[in-house]
This record gives sequence, structure tokens and C-alpha cells, in this order.
Amino acid sequence: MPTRLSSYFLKTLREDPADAEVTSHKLLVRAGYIRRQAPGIFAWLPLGLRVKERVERIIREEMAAAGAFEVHFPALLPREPYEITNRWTEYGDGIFRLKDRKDADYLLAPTHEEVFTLLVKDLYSSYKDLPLTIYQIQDKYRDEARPRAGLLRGREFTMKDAYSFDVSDAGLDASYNAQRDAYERIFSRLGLEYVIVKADAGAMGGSKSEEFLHPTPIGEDTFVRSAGGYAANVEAFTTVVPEALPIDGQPAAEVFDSPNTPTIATLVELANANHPRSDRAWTAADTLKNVVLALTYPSGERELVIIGVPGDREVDMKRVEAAFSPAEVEPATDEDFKRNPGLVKGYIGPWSPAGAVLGLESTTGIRYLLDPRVVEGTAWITGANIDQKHVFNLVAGRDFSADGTVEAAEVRAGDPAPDGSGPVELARGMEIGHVFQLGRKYAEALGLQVLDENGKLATVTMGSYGIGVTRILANIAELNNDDKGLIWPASVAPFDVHVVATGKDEVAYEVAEALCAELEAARLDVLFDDRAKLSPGVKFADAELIGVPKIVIVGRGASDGLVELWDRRSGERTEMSVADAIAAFRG
RNA sequence: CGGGGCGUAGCUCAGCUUGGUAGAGCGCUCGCUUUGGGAGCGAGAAGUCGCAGGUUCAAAUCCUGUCGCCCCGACCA
Repeated sequence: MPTRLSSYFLKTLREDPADAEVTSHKLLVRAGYIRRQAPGIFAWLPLGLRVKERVERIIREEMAAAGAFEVHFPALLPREPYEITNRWTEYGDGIFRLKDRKDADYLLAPTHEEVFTLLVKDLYSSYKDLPLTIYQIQDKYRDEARPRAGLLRGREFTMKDAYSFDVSDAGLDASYNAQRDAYERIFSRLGLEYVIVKADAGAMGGSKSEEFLHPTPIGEDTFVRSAGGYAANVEAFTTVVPEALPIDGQPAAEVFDSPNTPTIATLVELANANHPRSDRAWTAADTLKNVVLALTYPSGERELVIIGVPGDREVDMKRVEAAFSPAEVEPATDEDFKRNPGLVKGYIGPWSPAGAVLGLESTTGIRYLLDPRVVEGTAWITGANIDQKHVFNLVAGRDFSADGTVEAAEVRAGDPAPDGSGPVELARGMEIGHVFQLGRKYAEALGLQVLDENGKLATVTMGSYGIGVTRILANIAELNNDDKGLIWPASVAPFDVHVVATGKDEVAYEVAEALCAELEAARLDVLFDDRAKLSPGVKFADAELIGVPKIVIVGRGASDGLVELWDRRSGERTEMSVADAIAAFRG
């Protein structure tokens, strides 16, 4: 039986909801797919459920093809497993916590690594049982500081999360690649463009991590890519190290007076005015900016570190956070400066007439890390560690050295890709999938070991693989619409055909009824607009809003056995016989 | 947490500056007409103007506080 609109649970809205900003949110609410319950939390209506199920079906098919088994965990979990891995604490305000009647702590799971690990530990003891990949499609809960954009960043969202278990690193690679391949097939079938970017793996201690980003202006992640195929998260981008320059023959360093130079621009201006260079003017790129940061480690230990970057580049806090993770990073405070009188605020540099205050021969004991571009033989204008004095022609490797390098400077369009594939551009993307080699972190913490072929206990190595189901759905909606409404790709459309009966002639309804029966017999999901006493304009507008890609209009030609095939995407309407219409869908 | 905007009928909004009977369009109910692009006419139902205090003869409107929502940022996989 077709789904009849006259009695379906559906109300479309004529106007955009006031609380929606992005297209997918507006249209999904207007067309009756979802309703908001609380910030970032939505109810799913029949149409929405159908699309969600279709997205999930594609994922299930590809998971099965990749040899993964579906399981299902509760969203409501006890505190203990997360306590063992320290994530109860690490997640901070990011998780929903609650207590039962006995005052015991529970949480709504933000992700399920712990319980999957424990499940395998429960049941498996031998290497012969591995490899294993299991997954679930489950609602996740994260108490986001700012949910936004409807389904695109919710506090409740549906995720497919898979976990692989292997004895060997090679096995993990294979499991990882199987999931990665499955993701490529899934996104291709969904018609979602994606780029695979190297992701920062530091935070979770894993060895390898890649994100699937869907390029879109409303994306929240900035990534870089080159025409030659390089793609990376900004945090994971590595700077191309230039060739070292000869030190011999470079002029000696000179200290100069530099009062009132609060910015790099004023410093450059003053240097050009008072100490011009013969071959070319000084620019911001000739200056070395030294920034003092305070790192706070999870242990509570606090460490100052100074990073030096070319003056024409800002320090990118996201990159810095990634570089020093899991430490928290903040700018040094006035207190910090007071405790370190060797640091002259505004005039910090890796050198001093009185002896090095920064770098390897540091007298301050503060680590000094440099941007990779500051290679041996490069000359810089930088602070002299004396109030109101800077120094120029300060040569790396001759006049100063550092304790290492750090990826802290911002990435800019035009920077060379590290793999030599050309200059990069910056683009916005939204994370729709993430594959991650976790390694043995969780297995170690939770004691997941199996006997190997030598009868010795071996700690299992794991991967975790996530796809944001509801986010994918929103991205598809974001991509497939026009000013009239949604236009679903056939692979995820809530119905295969939308039959609209219209006109005052009873025959139209009879012909439409028969047509629906034929289409159903051909195993198509049919939505039948059988609403009588409703003007045609309303039905057409609803059909366009709902967005089933194939529409059949049964109206004025019905008594002659003619119907119109209406392609929602192209807008094209073709009149044909009922038999031809059926044949078109069968073919 | 910082910045901005908004809370009035089921929905989208006007009214607030300058205090004086609570409004429109859509939706909903009933009747008649209408049926290829969100129909017409007529008759209706429907709101503690977010909440609390204050000023005033009188508060949707002015003042104070508070709660909530949306957006930008911070944060976040």
C-alpha cells in the first residue's frame, strides 16, 4: 500500500522557522522531517526517519562488505569504564552526567571505546579470534558549548562508530584500511564530495588518523589542500624546511635603539628609517617574533615556553594547542614575566650581549622553540633582551640556537605543500568521518589481552572509526535543494516516487490509485498525494518542498490515460501513457 | 565564558520611540463556491504580551532583575 498523504503524519510549513539559519535546518523543519526539542536536540518525524534509515542502510551494507558486525550498546553507561581511561575527567563539561537513585554516577556516552574494549575482553582470549571489527549505529551525547546549524552540530546525534581489534600492527593497518575503503564507498554512494586529510593524532596518542572532510563554506574546520593532491588539517600541516644558508660573510649582528615599537610594523618602519639595508628594504618577514606561552599539563605542572616565528605570521593557537597537546596553552601572564626578569617584555630575543637568555645556552631555563623556517644562516631582526633595543643581522646557527622547532605559525595560502605537490589553498570543510588508529592505549588501560601463538599474553591494538549519520543527512540536504525545497538523491530519498493526483475529475484519483499499485508491485516506495479538495498549487508546492526526486502528476490527461513524469531536479515534465510511466520506473 | 540580536495566537511577525479596549498574514473550525501553481466569500475558535519585582490612576510599551532562544567568537571530534 502506498503511503497516503491524506492520512500521513506530516505538516509542512509555509515559512522558514525563526530559529533556523542554515538551509538544511530551515528545509528539514519546513518540509516536516524534524522538530526541535531543545538546543541541538531534535525529534524525527516519519519523513526524516525514512531518510535516516536509508543513509543507515548504505552504511550497514558497506560495513557488512568490510566484514564488520553490528552490535548495539546503551547510550546510558556507568562511570567506571570512563574513570579507568580518565575520560570521565578529561571530557569535562562535554558530557551529560547523571545519577541513579543510589547516587551512582552515569553518563550519556559521547563515544564508546571503553565498552567495546570491555566487551571483547569479556568474550575473547585468543589471537585466533582476531581480527575483529564491530560497530553500532547509535545516538551520541555531547554537551556542546554551542550547538548550531540544526543537525550539523547537535548535542544528540547519530553516529556509526566501529572499533577494530588486532594482535599486530600490520593487522591494525589492514583493519584501518578496510574501514577507510568502506568510508570512500559510503560517501561515493551518498554523493558527498570528500577530501581525506591527515589529522592531528597527538591528543589521543594514536599513530595514525585521517578525517573525511566535506568541503563546504559552512564547514567548521579549516583545511589546506594543493592542486597536486595534498590535503591536511591545519593542525597537521608541516612546514617545508628551506635550505640552510652559508654563515660565512654575513655581516655582524648590531644592536640598535628601538623605542616605541609596540608592533612588528613599527619596528620594520624604524629599521628602514635608521638602519636601511643596501639591497632591499626590511620587511616583517625579516623579523623574528618571540611569544611566551604557558603550558599546563594534565598533571597540573606548568611550564613556560618561548616560540619564535617570522614576524609576518601570526601564531595559530589551534596549531599550538595541537603541538603541545595534551597540555593546555595560554599566553604568559604578567606574573610569569615578573618571575623571569631575564625576559624583557616587548624586546624578547634569542640573544643578548650578556649571554644567551633563550635557546640551548639559556640562562633562563625556558625552552625555546623555533618555526622550521628559521634555519641555519638566516638573519633576523629581533629583540635584544634590553628595554627599547632590538638587534639586526642576528644569524641562526652563529648568534643563536634553539631547543627545537615547533609548528606554531599560521598556514597561509601559497605555502608549499610538504609533499612537494605545489602551493596550498585554505578551504572550509565539515568533518563527516574520522578513521583513527588508537593503538594499545585503551586495551592497556582496560586490560584487553589475548594469548598469542607462542602462548604469551599480547595486548590488543585497536582502531576506531566514526561517521556522523545525522550530520551526513544534513550535509546532503545542504547540498541538494533549490528555492522551492529539498531535492534528495535517489539513494536516500524518503520515497522512490511521489504520485500527485489532482483536478476535480474522479478519474484522476482512480488512475493514480492504479498507478500506485503497479509501482508498489515493482517494489518501489510510493508516496501518494491523494488529498481531495486541495488546490493543485498546494500539492505541487508540497511535492517540491518534500523533495522526492521523481514525481508523477495524474491530472487533466488522466481520462486519456496520460500522466506527467516530473523530474524534481531539472524541473522537466514529460507527458506519457501510464504504461510508459510504469516502464520508466521499472527500467 | 565574551560580544550582538530576539522573546506578543499553532507558525511568521507588527504594535513598544510618545503608557490608555491585544493586532495582521498564514494555519485551524463551520457553511457555500472553487480544482494544473500555496483558491474566493461569509461566520468563528484561539494569546497570563517569557517570568518576577518596581514606577503609574493605568504597563506588551518605562525601570530593575531573571530565565530562555538564535547568531559571532572562545571551546569542542
